[in-house]
Amino acid sequence: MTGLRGSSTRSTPARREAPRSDLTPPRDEPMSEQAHESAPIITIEHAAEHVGRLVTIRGWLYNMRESGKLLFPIFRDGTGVMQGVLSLKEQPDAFAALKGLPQESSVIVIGKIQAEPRAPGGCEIHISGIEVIQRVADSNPYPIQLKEHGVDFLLDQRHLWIRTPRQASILRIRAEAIRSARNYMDDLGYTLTDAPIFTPAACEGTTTLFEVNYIDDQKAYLTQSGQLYVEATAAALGKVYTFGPTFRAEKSKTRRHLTEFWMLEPEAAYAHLEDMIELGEGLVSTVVQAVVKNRARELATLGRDAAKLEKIVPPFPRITYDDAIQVLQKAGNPAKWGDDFGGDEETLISKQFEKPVIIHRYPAGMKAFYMATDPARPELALSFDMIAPEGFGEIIGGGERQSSYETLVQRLREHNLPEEAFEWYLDLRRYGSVPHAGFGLGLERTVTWICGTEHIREVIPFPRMLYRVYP
RNA sequence: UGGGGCGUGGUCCAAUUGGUAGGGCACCUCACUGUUAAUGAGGACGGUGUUGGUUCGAGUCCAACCGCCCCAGCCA
Repeated sequence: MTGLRGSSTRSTPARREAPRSDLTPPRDEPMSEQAHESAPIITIEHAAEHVGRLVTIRGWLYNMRESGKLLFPIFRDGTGVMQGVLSLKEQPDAFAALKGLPQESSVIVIGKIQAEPRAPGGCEIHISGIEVIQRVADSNPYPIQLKEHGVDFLLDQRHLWIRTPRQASILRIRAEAIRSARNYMDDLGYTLTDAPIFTPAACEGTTTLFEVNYIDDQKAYLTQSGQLYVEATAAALGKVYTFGPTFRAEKSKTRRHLTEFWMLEPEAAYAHLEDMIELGEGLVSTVVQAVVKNRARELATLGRDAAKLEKIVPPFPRITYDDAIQVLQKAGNPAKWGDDFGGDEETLISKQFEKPVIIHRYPAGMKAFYMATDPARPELALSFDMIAPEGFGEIIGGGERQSSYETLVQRLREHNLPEEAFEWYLDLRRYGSVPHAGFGLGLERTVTWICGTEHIREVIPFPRMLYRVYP
């Protein structure tokens, strides 16, 4: 046993205060050590496999219902919640230890798992012993109820909010998305090459940067994309990607924006637009199917219809920017060629499909300075966006990069970007420049869509937003 | 940064045409052997974001400021 209890880190005063009567039956050594022999430690997610057996659960008191001489505590252990049952008549000592125990007190429970249709989840634990690890003070009860709360309050309590089943499920889905995305990239021969977080200048002139004081009065900026660096590592290693946090100081107050979010950015030398569209399809469908397969329980907790996600398999519908304009105009949207798409337009287009839709070949004028243009139609950029279904917005943006030194210098000037800061980047065009392409996948937007959550702030453990950096 | 909305016990809300602040939950006490955000009874807890006006009297009206939410822009 090497879990929480096994280490020597746990020696809180609360533990020593725990009266002997909390242990039922009394033991000479801490219950959990003994429990290892007779009642193996299990997690709630696997409780159904232990029906009929005496087990140990280590966790927290999530809620408790009382009915006369019966207690119905609900425990959570990080993997799920399970109801316990305890009667005064059969277990007077354990009853006394549990009765009146405040919400979120930490406990170790021994009991027999039994199938029980009346219990939420189908089985429950018949408690025979309980050890209170830390009792929440009566004078300062747990702030989060099982009733409704406002968003602002919950965000102030984010460090506790994540204990609720819904939030914990979202975070597990997020982890599954990351795991499957990285596996997919690794299996395709892409090498993870991390990009720096401190950068000397903007990757794109259009967005706002967080400025920080570097050493000796030097200024540095928090990265808003690993894009430029991954172009360098692609020329070194061929197929690469970066996965890490990015920062945007935009004053965007919408349900789709964070100031700190995570991006997965692949880049491949000798790759073209089509290659990246296919990679994006494969990546997104793989992630979605991994969540459907491995986190079905969590999706159910969220009330997310897995049937909608099961349909997310390649190929995804693709339309050109030109066609997208047609679609919008037919639907009565006043969009005209040259306009960028806002949330309304994205939603309108995405609602026509059950899968993410790829819009490619946008007008070059609205894209970043490093985008390559279509040789067949120079007014178009070799770019693409992937729009999630159901109006969840853009999850991927990318395309083919400008590989010509001369054109790139010209673009830098047009965008009023400081050439000195981009000297290293221009070197990539001086020394063995090749066609290359890549994209950025917004992790939180993708997870928001998969989870079907209203707001992006729920899909990252501690959201950083405009005007919120606490907790 | 524009447009719209909102700030009332710990929390979620209510308070007629301005009349001196109330309920649910949480918390404490009691009852109840199958509860399902248990239920029933009792108890404690605020003077309404801040400042300044109008008024006999202001959560209620006016102004400014602060904070938050939603939408737009920008983007992932």
